[in-house]
Amino acid sequence: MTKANDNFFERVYCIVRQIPYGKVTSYGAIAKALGTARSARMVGWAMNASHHIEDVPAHRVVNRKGLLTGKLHFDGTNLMQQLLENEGITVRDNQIVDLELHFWTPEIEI
DNA sequence: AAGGTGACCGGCC
DNA sequence: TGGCCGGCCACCT
Repeated sequence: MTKANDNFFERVYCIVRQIPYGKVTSYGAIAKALGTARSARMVGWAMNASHHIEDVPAHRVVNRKGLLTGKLHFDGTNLMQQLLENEGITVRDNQIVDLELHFWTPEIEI
């Protein structure tokens, strides 16, 4: 919150906010779109900070396996899954079914 | 300034 | 698919 620390984060938020309804993406895809394909971990870190952001649908961001890794970071237990299912995405055991079917590549829009 | 950490990814078995 | 290991980059203390 100092001043320019949002630079990288905002970049991630910008991508995530562009995720269309009923679509999901992976950390790696976002990192790649940012140009730092190997900093997928950073994307996750940015998402961690996204908790206090409003327009960041972090529930649409999963790892490349389609696993809802960050669901524990959400409100409690199944909130993330509920949100995804609410958007027409089939989720089973914290994992997205037909990931490629709902997958969305940010670099395409960017 | 240095070390530790992380909602990851890719490769290998 | 799942588990283990190494790498990678930015943030935090």
